[in-house]
Amino acid sequence: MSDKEPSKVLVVDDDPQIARALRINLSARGYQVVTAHDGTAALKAVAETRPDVVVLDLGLPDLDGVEVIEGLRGWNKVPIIVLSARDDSTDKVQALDAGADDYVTKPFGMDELLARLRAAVRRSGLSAADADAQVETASFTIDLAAKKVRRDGAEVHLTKTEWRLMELLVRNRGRLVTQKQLLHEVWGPSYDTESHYLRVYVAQLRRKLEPEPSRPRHLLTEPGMGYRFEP
Amino acid sequence: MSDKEPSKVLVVDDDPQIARALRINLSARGYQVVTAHDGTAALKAVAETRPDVVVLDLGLPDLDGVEVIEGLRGWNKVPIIVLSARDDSTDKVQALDAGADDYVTKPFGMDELLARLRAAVRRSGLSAADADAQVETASFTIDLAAKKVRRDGAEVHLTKTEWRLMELLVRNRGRLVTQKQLLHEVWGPSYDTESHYLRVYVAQLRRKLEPEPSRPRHLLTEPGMGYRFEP
DNA sequence: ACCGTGCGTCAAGGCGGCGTCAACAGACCT
DNA sequence: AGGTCTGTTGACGCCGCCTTGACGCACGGT
Repeated sequence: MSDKEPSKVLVVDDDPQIARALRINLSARGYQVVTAHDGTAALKAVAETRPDVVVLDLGLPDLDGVEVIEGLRGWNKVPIIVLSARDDSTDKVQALDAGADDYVTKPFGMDELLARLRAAVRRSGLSAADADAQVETASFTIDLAAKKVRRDGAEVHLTKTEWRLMELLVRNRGRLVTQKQLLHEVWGPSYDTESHYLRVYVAQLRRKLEPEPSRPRHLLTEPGMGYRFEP
Repeated sequence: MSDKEPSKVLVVDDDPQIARALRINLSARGYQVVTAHDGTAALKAVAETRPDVVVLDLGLPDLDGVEVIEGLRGWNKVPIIVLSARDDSTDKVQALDAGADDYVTKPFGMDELLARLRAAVRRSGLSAADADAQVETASFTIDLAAKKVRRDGAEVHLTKTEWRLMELLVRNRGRLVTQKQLLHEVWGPSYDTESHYLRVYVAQLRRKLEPEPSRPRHLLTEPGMGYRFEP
């Protein structure tokens, strides 16, 4: 996965008590917290800080809750979790139909709110998190998601075993990967000593990808230990 | 937008009273309703009918609710709204962390449930319906929204299974899609190894769409791994 | 110098996966 | 009931990939 960074939460609440409680609890769970105390500040804060999720208390001093939601949804699709003291059904329906993702009534359990937060982040995360894996070298590029390798614009075909080996090396780029580890992951636990396989397949990869296969610049041998991929 | 068709809802509840009430209310709102009365039937029903959203009552006779959620999340990302009589915080957290999208406690207002349903469908809709529902190749065009394929102006009919396979490949255009992934999404989680299906159906698609079926230019095989659609 | 070890290269099978054809059962329509 | 369409399953030939062996080479130790 790509994101080790903590999720950023925008907490919108005019009650300093609740805002403070949320900040403490969320920070303790590793979230990065930004706060806003009214609707206009909330809209501004979203534009500026780009949070991963918004916790929005209804009953703000300046704007109606639904207005805030609509103001956000006009241009942004960040998940919104609404907090409200009112358990009225119409309020919920209005907020949800305006574009809120969830609606929690006060008093609420912090555990529950955190779980709903995780759910919201998880949902929005998996759609966006795909686009990472693209590794480049001087002579070829590797797309881990598409399982494609291009060299001088033309696509190079790798077989299943070639790809498994290549992927393992690329995912550990810059680091040495031992023979045992490579054999283990590509061929299985019972091939730990068949280092001949490695020689054959590394040679094939070099022949397909290195500009000068006999003088490898990216798929390097560490004699007696293993192999290393250098971007 | 894409969906004029009604959303399909799978209602999972062992209490015939509630199941009936939900069916009536949802049908009245224009939803297409499918029901299952226990967990195993629910898992099967998802694989077969491909609902747009699942309403899952906890406390089923055969499986624990969390088991059902995990069984689904293993291979499918359809939104799940949990219904439960228990207002316990730990239950909510467990269900949400297992992969549920929302949690509603009984007794619930039908208006609220409907609003939460709309919210769930809306969310999953915008990530899936990524605007460009029209994909072209040199020899045929695919309209994902209209579920139609045209070749040389004339429309080509695809069967249900053919279409599911094609759609999955097209939505991942350019990327390699694993055999397991294809079998999972098209035939269901228990067909992991039936790669023969893939060969038969890919062959049919090629026969219908490729100018030279024995020399495919768009539906490409990656031996040992899977298939890839290249526009 | 000699030998051993580890690495790189090449080529020759064996076999598993793939494509294809075809038969069959069940669903659906008329 | 009859017919068509679809999904499932089996048989079979073929190609390509994995495996395996042989050999040359570089390096270091004795």
